[in-house]
Amino acid sequence: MDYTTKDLAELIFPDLPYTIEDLNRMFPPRNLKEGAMVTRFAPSPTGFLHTGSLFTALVAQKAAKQSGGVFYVRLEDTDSKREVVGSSKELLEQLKEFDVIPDEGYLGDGEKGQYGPYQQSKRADIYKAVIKELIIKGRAYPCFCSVDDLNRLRETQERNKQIPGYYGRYASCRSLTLEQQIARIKNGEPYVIRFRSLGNHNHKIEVTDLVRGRLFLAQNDQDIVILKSDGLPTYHFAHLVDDHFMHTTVVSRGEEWLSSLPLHLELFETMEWEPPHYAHLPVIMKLDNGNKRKLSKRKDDEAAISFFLKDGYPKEAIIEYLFTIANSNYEEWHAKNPSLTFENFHFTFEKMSLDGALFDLSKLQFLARETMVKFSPKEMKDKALAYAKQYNPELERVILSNPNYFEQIMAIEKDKANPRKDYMKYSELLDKNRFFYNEFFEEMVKEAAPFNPLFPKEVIVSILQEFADTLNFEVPEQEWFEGLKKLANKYHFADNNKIYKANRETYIGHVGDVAEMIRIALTTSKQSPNLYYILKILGKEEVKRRINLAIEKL
RNA sequence: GGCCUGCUGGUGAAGCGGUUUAACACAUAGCCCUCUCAAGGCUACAUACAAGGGUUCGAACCCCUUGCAGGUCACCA
Repeated sequence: MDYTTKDLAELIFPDLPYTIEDLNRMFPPRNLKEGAMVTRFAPSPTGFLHTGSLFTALVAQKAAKQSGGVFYVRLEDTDSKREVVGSSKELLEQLKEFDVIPDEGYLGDGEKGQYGPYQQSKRADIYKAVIKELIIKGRAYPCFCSVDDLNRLRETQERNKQIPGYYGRYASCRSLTLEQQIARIKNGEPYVIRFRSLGNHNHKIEVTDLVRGRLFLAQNDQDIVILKSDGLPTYHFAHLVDDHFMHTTVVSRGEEWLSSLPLHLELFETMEWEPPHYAHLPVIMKLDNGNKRKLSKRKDDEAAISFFLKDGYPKEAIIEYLFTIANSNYEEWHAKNPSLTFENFHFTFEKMSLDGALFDLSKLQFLARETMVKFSPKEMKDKALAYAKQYNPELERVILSNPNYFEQIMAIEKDKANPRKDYMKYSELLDKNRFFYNEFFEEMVKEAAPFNPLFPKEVIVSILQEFADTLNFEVPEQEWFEGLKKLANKYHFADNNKIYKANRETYIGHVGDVAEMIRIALTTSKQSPNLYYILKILGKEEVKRRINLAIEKL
């Protein structure tokens, strides 16, 4: 009997709900203006949101937004073995924390858009419709080789120093006759569908990558699996079908995909579909024992973006940092336009660096300080509260106990030309300000006060006593400080360190030493923010109480 | 190992054949300022263009070789 490829195709896919023509009608071209980019973020739900993934998502969204295009999310959940339940939803939630909100696609709970479904596991019939066409064209065929067969093949090839893989004369199933194929399928033998490549590994093709420019790569000649035995497609094939029907114009993805680009191009060519533009992004690296390597999910805490969130870094700083890696001119631009954000910046793929940047924590920390200093006291309180609700119940309780008081603490020196930059993460907020709260202060004050042993106790007591008695901070800071100097003078402390150093016989210290005594009495520590502000926030009564407490202890 | 990509100071990087004695930012160190700590200002980081060959009047920029690093070679994405 004479079989045709059509018979084969019908045998494998007897009842498909639609044909390619149907699909083309179902997913018409998008109506977008010239130059608008359609980009996507296509994660697989295998765990948490990787720092590198956030980076690519941010870039894809930015490219779409600034061009007036569409950014969508597609779930690449074709590997049921590696899937981590619940992670896809979590992924979208974390994305949202960074303002990466898709215009369409998979949303974590449901989806929106005209080009769905946006979960690959729900698109099986779409892939099959395309594969059916490929089989009819003779460009796809069933392969009955077992995993063991393939392993043996690879071992042989490696032993003989041949390029490993299923291609050319090693692709045994590609030369099976239609009769044989049909008979074995009818016989119930398990199989996968492979693409029949017409490429030649010795021929080079020229490709253009948006970030890397012109490249010459070897043609693909591998008959890769396009449909796995579980009926789901492999990445390569899903990429072809989805990015075609979803009308993606720019595929941005990690550079690990560069080497499969010739394959993807051959796939598009075979279907006579116009391929998208490609942008292969550098991967974020880490220095490990002097060697650069990819941030690893298993080894590196910072590979999970949630690590930074938990630690309390503001998301604005993380985005900021990722953008400095994405486009090196971003930092300079931002320095010139401090009031603008990355949303106003014009990003280009061409300006991306080609090799993966080392993740630089101290740079992130620097940016985090810069970011947090710009928050108003109210923003600081709101953001800290949002953080605390999720990660730090103690901080939450403290803020909620008196939100206004917390804002006052956050306002310290905010009105100055050079405001303090002492916070880089929300998690520091409590520890640096515990002394403001009596519940903690009562505990802290039980420790020995670190007064300078150089000064006699009686002197310290007298100074503190007089300070409390003449307490007046209802005047401008400068005036208040002048008063402090007078007090210092009275007890033979110089106006400043310089005078003291020049006249060690006349003075026993300088005003800084006096300030330290007060600071210790008020905060139990030698270091604290500006004293004047502390006095104001604590209030007269509390200041007096704390000073008396200190005197008693002395 | 084959193939691909890359290699400017500790980190991120400007640079695109001659105004470069190689920007800028982070980090580090010192000084100044200062009520402490931060912040800020100034200075420094002694040979940073992977190495060696070319091409050229002239090279970080072009070519070749070597080295190193990363990626990739799955019914994973």
